[in-house]
Amino acid sequence: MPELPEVETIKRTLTPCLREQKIARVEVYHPGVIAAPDPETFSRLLAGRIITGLDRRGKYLLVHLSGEYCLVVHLRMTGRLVFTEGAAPLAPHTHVVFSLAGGPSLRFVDTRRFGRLYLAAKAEVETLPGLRDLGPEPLDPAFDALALAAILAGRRRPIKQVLLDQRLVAGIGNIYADEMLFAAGIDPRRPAASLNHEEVARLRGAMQRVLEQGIANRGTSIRDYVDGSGRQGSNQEHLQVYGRTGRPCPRCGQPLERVRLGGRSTHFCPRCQV
DNA sequence: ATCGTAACCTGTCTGC
DNA sequence: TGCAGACAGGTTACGA
Repeated sequence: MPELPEVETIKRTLTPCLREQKIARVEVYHPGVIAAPDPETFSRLLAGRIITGLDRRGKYLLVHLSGEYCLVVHLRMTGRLVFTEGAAPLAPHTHVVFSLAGGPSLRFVDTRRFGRLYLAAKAEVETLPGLRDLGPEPLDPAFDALALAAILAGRRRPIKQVLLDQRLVAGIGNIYADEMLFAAGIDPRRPAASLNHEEVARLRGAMQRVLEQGIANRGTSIRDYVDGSGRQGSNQEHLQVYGRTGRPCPRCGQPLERVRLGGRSTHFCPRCQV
């Protein structure tokens, strides 16, 4: 679930809690969530390191560590990364606990266990499977209409599927893809290359507005998402189309529709989105 | 390059 | 009430 705005919110809420903190020890309760290296090496290499800062790349969270190491986290659907003061009991589905010097801990909780943690040397982070081929950041000032046009050029796949392809643009998931296409008034099924200049410019603006609104609202909490302090976001109260099949379009009143596109539920207004 | 599908998991909701 | 089946915000691998 966590898309760009959620991961960005987690980064912002965790940063003041984790910066300059020392990892005392690491307990792995479910080895399957550690992608690399093997869980024993993972714990051993982390112990004693200082957290120097956090970054986000697409839906990946990067925890920078002393000694030129980096903890890379992808939360996939139901993963949570929560800072906990003191010795609160472990929530169900807690798979990894990073105990910090002085008592608090960072906990990785994931019902479906799709999330993955990597420990890598800083230099090798860019070569990790998902990160290696990651597309540009949509909130980067360099991501202008021209950059988007270059990505869409020649692609016959539906525009929504292009937005969801992490190799083409980083960080967009199913919720925000539907919302930005509604904001831009573009039918999600349109071939990407069929958008004219004006539509590309509109879409680029909608992408940035929708993502920035998601961040301003501290993420969308439909089911599992909470930020680094365990708090829900409020962007679910501002969704225009996602999960609102059959309800009136907020712009024209026409009932919103749902179709399946590339295996994903897709919500849109059949009148406003052309 | 692009497509659909299955796989990875558990929880929740719907309909019978 | 019980149970089967569908569905869920993500990614990867596979065959066509």
